[in-house]
Amino acid sequence: MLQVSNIAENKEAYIQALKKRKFDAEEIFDKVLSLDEKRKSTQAKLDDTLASSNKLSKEIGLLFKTGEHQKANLLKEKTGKLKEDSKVYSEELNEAVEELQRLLYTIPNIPHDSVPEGVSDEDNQEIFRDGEVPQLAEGSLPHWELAKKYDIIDFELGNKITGAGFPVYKGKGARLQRALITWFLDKATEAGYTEFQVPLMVNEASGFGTGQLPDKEGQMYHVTNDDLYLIPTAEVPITNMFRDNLMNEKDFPVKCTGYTPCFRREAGSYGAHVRGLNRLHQFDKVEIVRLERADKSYEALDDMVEHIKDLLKELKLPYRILRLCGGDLTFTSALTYDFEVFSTAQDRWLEISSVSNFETYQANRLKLRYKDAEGNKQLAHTLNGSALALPRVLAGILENYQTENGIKVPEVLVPYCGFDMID
RNA sequence: AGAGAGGUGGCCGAGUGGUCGAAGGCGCACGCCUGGAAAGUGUGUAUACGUCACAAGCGUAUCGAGGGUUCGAAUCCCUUCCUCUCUGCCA
Repeated sequence: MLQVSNIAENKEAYIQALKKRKFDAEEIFDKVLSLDEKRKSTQAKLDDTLASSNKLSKEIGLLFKTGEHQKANLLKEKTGKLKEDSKVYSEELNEAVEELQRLLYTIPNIPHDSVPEGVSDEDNQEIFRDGEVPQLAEGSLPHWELAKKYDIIDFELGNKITGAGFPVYKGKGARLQRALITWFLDKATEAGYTEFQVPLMVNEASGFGTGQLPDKEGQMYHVTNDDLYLIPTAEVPITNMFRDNLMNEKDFPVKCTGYTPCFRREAGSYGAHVRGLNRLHQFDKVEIVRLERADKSYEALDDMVEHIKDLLKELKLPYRILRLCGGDLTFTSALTYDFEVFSTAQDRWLEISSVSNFETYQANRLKLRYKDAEGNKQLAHTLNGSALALPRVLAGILENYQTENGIKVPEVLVPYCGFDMID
């Protein structure tokens, strides 16, 4: 959520920047600013009224003490009008505040200067590419065929016990999955991230804190009986651990990691893009989350990108990094890099990580602030990234590592799996 | 799930209708004392909003959250969340 004071100060620049998202902010900014004026003036009126009322109450109290009941009763009558007024003002104030909040929720984050113009994933900028695309033998298979052939993932079984998009991993498939999770966590720990195990369901306040609510309400599974949401990513519980925190400058950087299953309704998705592991309702992911001082967050973002590059390099997967264009940027992000692994057998790129800097956008909702060296309170910057999302990494491994004799296990994972071949 | 108790400032803890944003203690910060330190001692030590220069000062709100009663609520009433104890159930 943007800060009103920032909107007031940078109105024109923000309007221009939001054009990269094809978001026309002019009108809504005007509304925000005038609502904020209304909020302030109403607050002033309310405060004045309450001040008079408080003063009278004190006088009445004193009069009762000294036994001057008649005078006291006279004053009492005067408070009636003040009470009515304050009720009216306080309702006005609440309305203004709520309306303002509602408006602010509809404005996405300001894209970073480096974010390219564009409307769709076609316009994303490739900024880096590495890794060799393997030469696969004739008749190489996509991962869903391989999964069947080697009996390591059972999609049908998932359909039976839950529904589409909830696969069952079996035998070496399950083991490989677990190996990846453990390896990712170990790598994150080595890089200085503290591991967390967090709840898989969150309350409404947490959904609002990181921006899934109200924007992506329909994308989360909602447990209506208890009004809880299944997490779409570990970002939500991990970042919300710091909600309503006033931190100290020296507490930074805060680096957290965690493995969780992620649940997404993926309403409206269909077709070839959802084949096999490409898009699931439940999948596993290791997430890295950072809280940073305002002046350090882009350095941190680069550091996270390097961390993920390192993972892919060690897994020896061919990948590229995209800088997302304005149109493809998620609502809350200022700058996002997507990592994509090339699936040789499917002949397409699969997104396996998304690393973003949210600057103060989440922190403002979370009320996550810190005291800087001068003792001034500032909003922290929040960042997160997948390191990594399992299913498509798994898909990439299965497809790129297939041989006539079976699927080779990437070297770094062999100690974690306890086998070097799926056959 | 049932019965009971309780949620107060960074922490502990007093406060059951009237200058209570809240005693006292601990912690913390700064000063004094000391050769240095400890002890001792003095002062200070919440957040948000409004006014304003994102100063001081002033005003308003906040004693889990939300409503209500009252001229006046940390204190009374209702709703709700959470914690603890006992009982029950259960991985």
